[in-house]
Amino acid sequence: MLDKAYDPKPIEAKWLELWHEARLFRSVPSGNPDKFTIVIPPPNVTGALHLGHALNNTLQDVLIRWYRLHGYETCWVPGTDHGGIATQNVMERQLKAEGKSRHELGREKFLERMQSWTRDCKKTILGQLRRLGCALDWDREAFTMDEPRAKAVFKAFQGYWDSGLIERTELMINWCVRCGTALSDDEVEYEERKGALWHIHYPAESGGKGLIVATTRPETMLGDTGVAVHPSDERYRGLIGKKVRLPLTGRLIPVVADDQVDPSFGTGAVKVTPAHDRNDYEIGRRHKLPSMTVIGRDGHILPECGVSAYAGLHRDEARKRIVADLENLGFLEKKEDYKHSVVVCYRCGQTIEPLVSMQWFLHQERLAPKTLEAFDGGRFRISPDNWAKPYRDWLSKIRPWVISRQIWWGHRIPVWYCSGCHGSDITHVGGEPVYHGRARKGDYGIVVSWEKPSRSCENGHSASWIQDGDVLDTWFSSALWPMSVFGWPDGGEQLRYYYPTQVLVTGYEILYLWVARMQMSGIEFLKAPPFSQAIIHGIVRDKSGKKMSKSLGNVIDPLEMMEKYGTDALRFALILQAHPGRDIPFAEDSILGSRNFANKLWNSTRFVLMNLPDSPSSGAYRLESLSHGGLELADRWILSEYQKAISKARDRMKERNVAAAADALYEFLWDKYCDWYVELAKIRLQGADGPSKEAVRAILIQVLSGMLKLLHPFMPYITEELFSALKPYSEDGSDFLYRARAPETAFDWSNPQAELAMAALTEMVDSLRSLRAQLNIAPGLKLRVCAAASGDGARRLIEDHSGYLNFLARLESIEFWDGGTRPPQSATAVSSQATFFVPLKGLIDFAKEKIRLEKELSKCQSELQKIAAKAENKEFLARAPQAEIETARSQYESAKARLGRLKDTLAVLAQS
RNA sequence: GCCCAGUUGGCGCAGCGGUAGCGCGCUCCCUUGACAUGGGAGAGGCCAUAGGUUCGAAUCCUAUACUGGGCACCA
Repeated sequence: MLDKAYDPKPIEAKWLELWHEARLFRSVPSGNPDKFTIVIPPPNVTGALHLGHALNNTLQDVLIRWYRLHGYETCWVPGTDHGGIATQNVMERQLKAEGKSRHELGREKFLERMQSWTRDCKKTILGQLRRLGCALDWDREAFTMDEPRAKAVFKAFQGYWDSGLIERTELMINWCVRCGTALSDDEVEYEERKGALWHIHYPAESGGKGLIVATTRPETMLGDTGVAVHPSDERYRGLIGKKVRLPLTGRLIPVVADDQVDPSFGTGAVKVTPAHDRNDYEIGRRHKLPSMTVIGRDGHILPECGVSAYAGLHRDEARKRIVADLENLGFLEKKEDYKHSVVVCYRCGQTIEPLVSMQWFLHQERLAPKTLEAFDGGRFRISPDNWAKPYRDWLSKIRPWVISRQIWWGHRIPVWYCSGCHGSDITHVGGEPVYHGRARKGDYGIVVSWEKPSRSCENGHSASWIQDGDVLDTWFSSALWPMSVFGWPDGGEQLRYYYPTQVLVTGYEILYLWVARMQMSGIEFLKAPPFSQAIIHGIVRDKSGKKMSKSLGNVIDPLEMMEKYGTDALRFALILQAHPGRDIPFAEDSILGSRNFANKLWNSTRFVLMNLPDSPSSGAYRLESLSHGGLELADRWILSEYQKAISKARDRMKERNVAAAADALYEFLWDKYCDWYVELAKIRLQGADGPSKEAVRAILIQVLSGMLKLLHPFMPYITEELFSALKPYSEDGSDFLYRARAPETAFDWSNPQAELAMAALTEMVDSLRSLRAQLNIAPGLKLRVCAAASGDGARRLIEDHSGYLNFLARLESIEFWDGGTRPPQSATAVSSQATFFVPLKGLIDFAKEKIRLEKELSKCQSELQKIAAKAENKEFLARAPQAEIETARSQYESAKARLGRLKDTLAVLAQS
């Protein structure tokens, strides 16, 4: 027998072990044409999983298990991502705590430490995924930096190189001075910050007035190579083409006219620093201004800046000094407060330094059109579709992607330079040769190779190859994930069977960074989008909508929640709130609700088991063996509701509304099955053995086990446990629910009449219960009541189901009151189809009863008013659809009848 | 600045053309042979504002105001 309350811990541990032993989630290419494959968004190996991961993976698990239940060959591929900068940052923080730096350690030692960290971290993450119940095919575990994935990266790089889509060249990029690397446009964020606008006087060459520029970054003036004004700006017309003198350095720089300048902003004159600002870079190009780099990669002023006093200063320090010097020398006209957005690194939050830099670029602007075409052609969809437009826009104005990173943790760029050919472009940094030049397909002395080339170069230099020192952006390997996990670039059965996959589940924050990149890679190399649908979910936030972060102290640890409330409760709580297109404000309370639901499931199964014979006769409880004729109202009603709930859940799942699907099951189980059917079943279960008792048992078992199957994707552990207890009585002998068949709905149980009849009866019960509560009638006291039905149908309904009413409303008996005077000294429960008189001689406070009825009367009146406004409206009757009119009419009639009876009752009460 | 969401009882959210729903919280009653992680009964909302379409609007349209997000710009 089951315990009184559900205790998740031992049960989760048990099934975890059994699933694992059975290698339950293993998938092999089969003949099944219905495939459902998902590749996991590989978590970065930066630490433990957070609540966002719990949501992401629960959603995937629900889908996988759901499709498996419905007969699909499912495959869910687990894995982790090396995580590039993010992971390297974690390690650097560790080293810093030990008082070391990666440079002291050296590349090789550093990478060894990274490897060992990665091993531990993978173990943690995969263990957490397992604990979460994820039906991942553990035999397929992949890592973005393991050998097969490295091969894929090489192959992709080579492919792009051969098509001329990859080159090493000098362009403006985002440079993070903290992380010491270039970043793509998608790896930076904008942040509103309070700053200042400094107005600086640039005198004319002749020593005349010149002009005043406004800037937020005075320190970059050392690299100014021009000043731009709007061509039609009257104030500066005379200066265009002339030169002004740059304060502090004394350099002469030209004034140019450019449309990009907004004459109404600041002073209408812009200093142009092509090397340190994206716009200035464009202006500089248009006017052939030289580019002068004055801030180095470490964020310090370079000696080449022209003023030795500033050389070596950090950019922030330099700003202070320069502003002070300008002020002292009288060049600073004014400083105003100014709020503007600054570009920051998405990994460390430091202000980005735009730099012109020699980097590797992938010309994804040439890949995007085909991807866009696939999207517009419907070969790939995004759900919910409000992300479709931003996705399109991103693809439409895509720029070259900087793929090189100046870090150590990642796939080393597989390009080799011949030091014989390129000696002049090679310097030694920290004892290692580093290439500084450009590179593209067809250049001599440059090859793409998996290993160090053994042959000599075109010019006959032998064995003098050096490898590029940079590594690839972590997203470069992530972009290949749906291909590489199935063995690409080797073709093979796996790739043929599983590629393309069906869905990808991820958060919107990596839609461009990752989803779009995968689409581009898949279409480029395998001519097919890697998945036909991306399901985008929201971010898990705290209850007030704030992002969870360690610094805010509002983080909820999934593991802790699983310990405290059980894994199923956590999963269900997340799912119930994962409404498509919305973020999830999450509070611990919500897990409590789901924990309670798990307990409800547990106890309803416990109840059913308590009412079954000890030794089941096999197959005795098949639903199919029940005929409509042998069932009573409650049976026909619950089967009808059951069928409705199933089809609703299935529809919602098709729409990818997992929350609504879960809600439909929750509502059915609790509000229909437990609250009404189980209660009514007690009548027969407490009675004598016989066919009727067997029928109610069959329905209790079958409906419950069907629910356990359908809930299994959401709450895998508890359902597995309960199903196994119920299995001896069930027709489905599957060893695990993962292998079970979905509940059949071949037989049509839909029964609107039963639903109507039950609705009438429950309304009667409600009215009686309400009366009892309000008159403080002791719960244990059984009442003898008189009933006046509104018609023959209603009377028959009450007669036939007096057992239901007696049991649910705690009645001793029901007698019919056929006209004549009212039963004396009685309270009255009025519902649409009946009035119940509850004679309680001496027990009723008539004043109280009058108040109660008056209140009900006024409620009923306002209800009637609303319906009457509709049902009596000529326009409505003339134009509304017939079915609508029918409904309104019957609603009107029943409200009117009820009102009439309430009035009669009050009138009688007034006399007594 | 452009675009997209959101604005529904104390809190968090569903509903998205036909008498306002759920969970939590709150009030009262109940340890009745599944479950107090429970049962029963209640209180609480003119569905942001203003117009419009419609027989009928929380639901569709158009503005406005907040809130959040995406994109661009901010010298």
